[in-house]
Amino acid sequence: MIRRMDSGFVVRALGALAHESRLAIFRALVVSGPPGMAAGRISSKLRIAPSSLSFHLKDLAHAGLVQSRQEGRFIFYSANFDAMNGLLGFLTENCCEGSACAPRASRSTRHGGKS
Amino acid sequence: MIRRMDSGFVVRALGALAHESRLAIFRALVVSGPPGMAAGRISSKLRIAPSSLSFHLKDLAHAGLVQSRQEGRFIFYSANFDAMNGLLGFLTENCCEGSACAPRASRSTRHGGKS
DNA sequence: ACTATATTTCAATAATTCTTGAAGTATGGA
DNA sequence: TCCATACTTCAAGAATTATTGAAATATAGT
Repeated sequence: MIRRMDSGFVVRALGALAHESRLAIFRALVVSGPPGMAAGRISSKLRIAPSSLSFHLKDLAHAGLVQSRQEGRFIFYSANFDAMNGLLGFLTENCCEGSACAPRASRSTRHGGKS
Repeated sequence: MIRRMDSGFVVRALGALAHESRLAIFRALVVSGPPGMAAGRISSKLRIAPSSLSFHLKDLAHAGLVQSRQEGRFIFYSANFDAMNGLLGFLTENCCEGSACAPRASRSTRHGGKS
């Protein structure tokens, strides 16, 4: 499911990560790998009130950065590595081509239309 | 001058980029390279009201993602590639280590299937 | 000094996001 | 069924962020 990298998705994903709690949640999910972590465990581990956590997880999920699966009474959340990879690719290509950022990669002179 | 990559900076930088106008501004500055662009030119090019633009540029500057220099009556803004590089490095290292994300070494040399 | 240009700051408002207790939904076990 | 656990949604206020006209600041040229 290769997600088209329009600026709408990028803005949403950046916004989702642009919050102390959500960045911490995402980092914890990255560390926990594909199996992910149950919501309750994230809540106790990061000391975030359940309802706040739910709010933030919903935001991350809506941005496409995390996904969930139910397992018994638990809901496991896990990082969407493809989405993060896509975001990083976009930032590298679109926000880093002018100078030292990219190691001498595409010097694309074509910037047709806004996405 | 190497900036410490604490989550405070990261959250601020992500937040600065997490807005349609600011992302567009930053992308334009990246394309314009080290010389950057005068505020008025950004304003007319992106159709952003001067006072709004000022507000957003201040946010980007405060996040360390852009810098300004005065040249006569004009104020030129330019992207801070080091900061962007640092942000990308943080994201790659801290938010992508669990699975398929970037192979670190060859990141950004080529990304198949952009928009 | 005066005028025009370039940009920022102010101020008031509008819009969005965050937080959390309480109530609601869902699952599993006795 | 009843109860406990796991998690989400609701609601309403608090906090933050965004927008923009008008006023202010700064530089350049005359």
